[in-house]
Amino acid sequence: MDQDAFASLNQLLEQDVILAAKALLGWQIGWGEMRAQIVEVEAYRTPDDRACHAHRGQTKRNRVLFGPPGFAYVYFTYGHHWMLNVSAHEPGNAAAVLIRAAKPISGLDEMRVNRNGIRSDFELLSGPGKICQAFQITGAQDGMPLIGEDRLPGGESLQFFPSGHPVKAIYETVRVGIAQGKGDELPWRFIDQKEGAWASRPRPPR
DNA sequence: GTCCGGATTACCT
DNA sequence: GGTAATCCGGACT
Repeated sequence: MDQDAFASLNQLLEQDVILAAKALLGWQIGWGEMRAQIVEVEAYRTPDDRACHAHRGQTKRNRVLFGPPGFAYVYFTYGHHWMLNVSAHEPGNAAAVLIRAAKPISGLDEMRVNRNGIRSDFELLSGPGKICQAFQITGAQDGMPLIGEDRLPGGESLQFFPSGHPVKAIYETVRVGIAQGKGDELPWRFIDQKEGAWASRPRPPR
């Protein structure tokens, strides 16, 4: 059953990053005791999206995006924060799905410690930088398999799990933090409507 | 070698 | 709601 879910997600990651991003909503991200349900993602792709890190071709930083789909692309930004992406492709073109927000399921105590003891559950994972801090994701995870069969056994590394609960309604809007003229008009931010309260800002109307 | 801006967050008002 | 903090990758000289 899980194998089917992995196979169909991998197929989407190889074919259509928009559909893959939507399909990732509801999946869980796990490491050790920590589990969370993905509620918000964004799609990035070449060649028509100037905000995609692969837009100008392969570099040392973005090389994972030019490899097989389903691997972690982790990069550092704003002098503080790590961002977690899943590598993807349109046929022949590099693409990525940014994991922007998640709803904590288990291991909240560990997340809280990693997040410097922050009190509110909402603040644990309601942003891409927060997710990486909570799960202790850094450049060390760049290039690690997340979904494929070659990922490490359960708990030993960051990995994704199918939810078994399909997302019913998806809220679509423009992506966050994109400069004007660089793809800011593309409606490639996707939020699980039902779990919109766990999304990063700006949040969808309830 | 230098410069610029960024797929953000936390904290202050 | 506004903005300082902070450092790296990529572009360009």
